Amino acid sequence: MSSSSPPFPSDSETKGGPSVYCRKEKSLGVLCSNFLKLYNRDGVESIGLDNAADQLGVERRRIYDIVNIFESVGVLTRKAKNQYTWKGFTAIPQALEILMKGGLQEKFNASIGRNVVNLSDDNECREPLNSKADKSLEGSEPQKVDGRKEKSLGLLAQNFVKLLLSSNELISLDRAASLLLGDIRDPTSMRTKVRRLYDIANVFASMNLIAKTRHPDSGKPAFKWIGVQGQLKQGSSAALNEHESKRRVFGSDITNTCSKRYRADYSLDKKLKQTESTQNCALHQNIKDNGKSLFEQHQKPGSKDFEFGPFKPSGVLNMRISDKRNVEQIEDWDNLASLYQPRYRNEAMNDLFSHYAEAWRLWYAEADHKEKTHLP
DNA sequence: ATGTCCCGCCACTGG
DNA sequence: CCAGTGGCGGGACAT
Repeated sequence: MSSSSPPFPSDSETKGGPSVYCRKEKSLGVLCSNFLKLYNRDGVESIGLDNAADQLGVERRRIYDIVNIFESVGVLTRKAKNQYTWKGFTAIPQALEILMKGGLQEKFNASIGRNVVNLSDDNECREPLNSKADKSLEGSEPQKVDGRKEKSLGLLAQNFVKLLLSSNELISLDRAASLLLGDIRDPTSMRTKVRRLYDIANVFASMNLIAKTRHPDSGKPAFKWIGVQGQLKQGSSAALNEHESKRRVFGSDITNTCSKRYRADYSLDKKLKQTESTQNCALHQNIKDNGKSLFEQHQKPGSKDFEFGPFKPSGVLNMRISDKRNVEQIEDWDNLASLYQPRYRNEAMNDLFSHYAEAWRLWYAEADHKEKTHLP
């Protein structure tokens, strides 16, 4: 098979030593960035998995990981076998809205045939896979057998997002894992779940949807939702990167069609890092503009380590926060929240959601208020 | 030692 | 049966 080729070719970064295997270079996060560079641009609408794997020089299996996670937030939608449609970051807000609505009523039934909440909106979109979807597991059947779908990366990613969106504080992967696991205290399950969360967190982080920090107290790594602002700001992160490293279309590898190339040279990485930080600065600035300081009030006094503006539930992204419509929206969400009692398997999840739904509502309302009084 | 998480085996699935 | 998918966890790298 083709897999006979070396996992990591020769060296090219610093022709000094024998191919230094760097785990980082192989991370899902990097792959995600590369994927974005490759497809997150004008003119791209269809993505073939084979092509992707080939272009990115990774195993097909990895593409599935990326694609599933992307799909979980609407950046991609599956068109057909081997074929995905690129939606871009602009599709995220709406996807999140749908996600959160579904999140409140929660879970299996509501959705389609695929393992994740159907994010394809009614917005003129064609949704082929939606049709024959609801064959089974409708009603209250939590879908017993094996629960393969229940464990899919995509669903997990969505639930992780819900957690982050519903919470205004840092969440460690351990905590997320146990929350998402429910009663299952099995350490093995925990380990596995956490592994998956690492995967997800890495790509979300690389998409700038979430950020990793340290928990003020425990000092343990934890994640926080940053929001979509950063992406929408100028189209997308990749677009931003491109801004700086325009002349060379991302490395000498991506563009060349040699099927089995793994090189991810450092110069390239450097460039990426560089643009990344630039991007983060912009993001920060942007967030500060929008979020003002109100977020700080919701942070522990000691957590100056990190301050992000409040995320704005989807719709808001497209309209001024001070827009009248927002209020309606808030009420709408409120209704949703009370209408659909969160029905998570485990109480922890249940409680958490009730709690956060409320917190969120307040926060949101306050943000709206603050914004008004702040703006001239 | 503990935290991350890459890698690819192999069970499922849809056709 | 086959090709496409993708759960899962061993164990290699990072800290």
